[in-house]
This record gives sequence, structure tokens and C-alpha cells, in this order.
Amino acid sequence: GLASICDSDTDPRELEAFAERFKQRRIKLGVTQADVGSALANLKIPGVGSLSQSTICRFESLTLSHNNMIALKPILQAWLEEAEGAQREKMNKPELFNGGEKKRKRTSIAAPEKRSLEAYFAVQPRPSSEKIAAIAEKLDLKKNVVRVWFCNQRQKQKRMKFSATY
DNA sequence: ATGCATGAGAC
DNA sequence: TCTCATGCATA
Repeated sequence: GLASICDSDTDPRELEAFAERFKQRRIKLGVTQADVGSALANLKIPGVGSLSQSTICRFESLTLSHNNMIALKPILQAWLEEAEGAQREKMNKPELFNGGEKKRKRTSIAAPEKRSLEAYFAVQPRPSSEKIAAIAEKLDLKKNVVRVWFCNQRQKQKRMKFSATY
């Protein structure tokens, strides 16, 4: 667009540098990732609400897609500037929210099954519906669990940084 | 910090 | 149906 002075906002190295600066300054402010997420709503930026601790964490560790990083950067930058400005003045407002009572369960895929899934993924990252059903039956997992696992695995590959879990 | 999941929108 | 941004629950 005509607002693009240069492409520094999309430069991966610049994003990485910003993420690191962000984290250090956030910690210096004594603010947690969860605090940042909820405080974003107070910025009153049109179309911007709160975010979860997970998302702030992922931004700092670059485990989001490049596009997602680019979209979040100006928002977090705005928060940071405001937070540092506010600190110079005074200490203010803690926030209150309430705990819900609705729980949710999370499936846990055992290590052997996970290894099998990874092997299938290495050969075919995008199995057909039929293939997914076959895999699900072999591993004795719900078909939907297998489908979502492949979706999440593909998303992982698109992160700025891959997680080296081993 | 990360695994499994949801929902809106693209195709 | 998949992608994509996102989050609850949990390690």
C-alpha cells in the first residue's frame, strides 16, 4: 500500500529483534504475558481486543506464522509504549476478572502413537479423508483427533521458528 | 511453554 | 474440507 515506507515491518530479522526487545522491556515493567494480553483491550484500538497468555508467549518466541507476527507487532508496540509511559507517571489499576466454571478436556496422544503419526506425516503431510480414517483405525484414535493432529502439524511448519522437541 | 481444539472464512 | 488466528488446559 502507499503507507509502506519500507519493508522493515515484514523483515523476519526485524521481527525477531522486536520480539526480544519486547520481552525484555515487558519483564522490566514487571508484567506477565497474561497481563499484556488482557491489557490490550484497554488500548481502545478499533478491532483489537484482548489476547491470551498463549499468544503473547508465542509472539515472544516467534512460534507464530510470519503474517501473524506482522499483524501483532504494531499492537504490542503500542501497548509497550503506553505501558512505559504510564509507569513514568504512577502505579495504577490492577484488573479483576472472574474465573469461569466450564472445564474442557484435552486428548493426550501416547508417545508410540505420536511416533507413528510423525512417520506418516513425513511421507504424506496431507492425507486424504480415507487415509486419515485408516490411520485412525490402526492407532485406535478418533478420526477427528488424527485429522486435527495433521492440521496442527502443518501449522507448526509455518511458524517462524520450528520447535525442536527432541 | 506447548498440545490438542475451535470457529470463521477461504477455496 | 482446509487454513489461519487463537485459546483452554496442562506439562
